[in-house]
Amino acid sequence: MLDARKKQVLQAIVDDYVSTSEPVGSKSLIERHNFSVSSATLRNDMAELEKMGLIEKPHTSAGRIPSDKGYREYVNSLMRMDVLTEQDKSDIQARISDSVSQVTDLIRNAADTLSDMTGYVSLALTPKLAKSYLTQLKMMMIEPGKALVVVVLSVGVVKDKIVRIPNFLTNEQIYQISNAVERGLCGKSLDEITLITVASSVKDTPIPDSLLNQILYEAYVTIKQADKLDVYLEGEHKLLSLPEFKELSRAQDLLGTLADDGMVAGYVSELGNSYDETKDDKYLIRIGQEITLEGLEECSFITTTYNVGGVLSGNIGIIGPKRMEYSKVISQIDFVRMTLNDEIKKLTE
Amino acid sequence: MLDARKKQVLQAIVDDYVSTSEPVGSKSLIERHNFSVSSATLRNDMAELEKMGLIEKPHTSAGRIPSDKGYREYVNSLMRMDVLTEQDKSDIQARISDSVSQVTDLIRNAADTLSDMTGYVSLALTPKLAKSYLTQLKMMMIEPGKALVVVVLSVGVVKDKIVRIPNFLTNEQIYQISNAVERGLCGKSLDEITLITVASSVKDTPIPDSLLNQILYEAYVTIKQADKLDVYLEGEHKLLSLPEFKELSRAQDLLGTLADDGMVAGYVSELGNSYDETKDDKYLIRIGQEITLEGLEECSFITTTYNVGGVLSGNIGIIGPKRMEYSKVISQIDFVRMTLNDEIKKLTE
DNA sequence: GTTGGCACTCGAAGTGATAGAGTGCTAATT
DNA sequence: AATTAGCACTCTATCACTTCGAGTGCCAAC
Repeated sequence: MLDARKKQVLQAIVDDYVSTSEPVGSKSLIERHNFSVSSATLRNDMAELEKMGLIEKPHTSAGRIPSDKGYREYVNSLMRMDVLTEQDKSDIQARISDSVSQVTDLIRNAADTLSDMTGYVSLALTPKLAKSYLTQLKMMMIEPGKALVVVVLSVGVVKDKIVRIPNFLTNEQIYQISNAVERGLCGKSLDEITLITVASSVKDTPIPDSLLNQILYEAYVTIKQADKLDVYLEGEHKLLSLPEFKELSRAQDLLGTLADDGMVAGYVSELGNSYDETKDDKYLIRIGQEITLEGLEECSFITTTYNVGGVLSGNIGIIGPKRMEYSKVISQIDFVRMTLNDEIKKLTE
Repeated sequence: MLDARKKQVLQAIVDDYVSTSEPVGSKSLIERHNFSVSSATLRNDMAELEKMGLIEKPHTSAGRIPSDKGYREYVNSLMRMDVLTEQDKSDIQARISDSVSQVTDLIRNAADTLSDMTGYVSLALTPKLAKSYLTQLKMMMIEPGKALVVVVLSVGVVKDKIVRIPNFLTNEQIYQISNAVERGLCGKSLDEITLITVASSVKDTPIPDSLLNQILYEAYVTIKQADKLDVYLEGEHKLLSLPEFKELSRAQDLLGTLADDGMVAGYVSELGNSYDETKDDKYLIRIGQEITLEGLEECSFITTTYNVGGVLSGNIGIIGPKRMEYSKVISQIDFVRMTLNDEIKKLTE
């Protein structure tokens, strides 16, 4: 494995490359760090690190840059954790709790804060609601032929939709249907609710089936639309100022991919399944080629989860260059996550 | 003023520059168009057009490019309108009406379509709701201390919010308050609703003022938040492939400005006030320096309005380079606008 | 295992030289 | 008076060429 000095060398290379974005050579390594050996020795070490696939040369006569594997090694065992200043902490706190009236405001604030602090792209996914259960369902007539369906879920999420109903349904009938459906579905999780459970919830109302079909279908759709994952991406343009994207075509690929919210959301929620529960692994770090989205080969993902109402969790994180101050960013994400969790708790209980 | 040939020359210059993005010279002008005069004559004409400020030279020995004033002249009186193919029309139609369940889906679809067709950035603003009036207001208890407020406006817009209420308020009391507020405010426009009108709506209920204050305030906030303008921007990354933004710094400025949704929304809704009602001016075109947003000096705005429920109007349009196929884009926007209006009508009535 | 030394490599940056597209002006032509 | 041909001039883009410097690998010596 890596002896102590090689570790130091790799660490120094990553640190230097992160801060300068220039390939780092043996000589400048000596200059910037207090190695007690000569540059020739470092050259030997670097040759070995290269053989191990941890660093690489952009071309023959250049310095070295970390490979994906090198970053991985760095992240897993070399970096030192960063500590946020009290000032930073109170700034984050203040920004997240600024003028919120809903959980989504908090999530959005958290993502905005993260993007501004790191200078990278932040992303946030609303929680998967499949496990939340229905607490209330109200239908009310707006005008003949139109009704409003309001669905309230266990974690305080509300969804509404205006739906068409048969013209001749009366206020009273709507009220009956509404109550019946609510009684039938209350306490069921979104997972469990299907067209069949919806239909069976009204089987002993005196309203003819022919009238019910349409409205039950609409109720079902309204409930199901609550399950949609929303994704929020912020700060895409900040990536343009990074040297890795000075070639327009790279930047284009990247922003093109990020523009497809759905794709990013899908990827991140997929990722969500890889959290290793056993070692309470709070972060998921994906580096370079480990990311299977096109155009993100030069990027790293760092995501974590936040909690809503105990049972539900959403994702929040950042997308930045591989060449990232991992320790700083992680500590920022960590604090944002904690603050977000606290604030959500405050808001919902 | 401009004699006929000078008009042709200006038109040809704009057309050529739009399609090639290269300064156009007298010789290539002759080659590409059927002028019955020599290049020397065109040179004289071009010198005059330049004196009039309609075209300009990037440097001494280059061809000419249209100035903002030149584009303006072109747009106002030179360009020929484009006609969409039936294919295009039915594509647009299909995309806009694809899987919609709400007005906002339509608006979003319309903006997405516009961006994809033009290859530029599209933007859409939800209508200003200030003139819409309240048709229903329901409050319902979710659990002790928490209630759901649902506001329905005349055009079928629904807003909801979970609010805190005093713990000991009963279901029955909420119901009374809800009804009283609804009775008091129904039919009032958002403009007219203030904390005072909200408060006076409940003056003859038997519930003590001290309990009412908080919940009335929350109701008021819920109503007012319905008035927020939402802006939707799509396709920012597409601008990166345009030659005018091959210098990264320009692209950065542009995307940086566009990232501030609020700023763009503010600008567009300001613009909205300049539609000239007298000549049923359906489009608003702003070219280059006419735009007062930073970083958009090389861009043009084309916006138009769409209609919701007869009285309300929102904005939709595109942001592209000054060097834009105006006639094509305008005819696309025109058709999108018409289709959007139709579909909204279908959906809401 | 470490070090100094050296030949070698390769990209970045600078320097002319050249070609080409364009202009403005003048004098001749219609 | 408008148009045209011709010509000298200007400016950029590009290509080949050179130089410079940071970095490497390797070898012989410590």
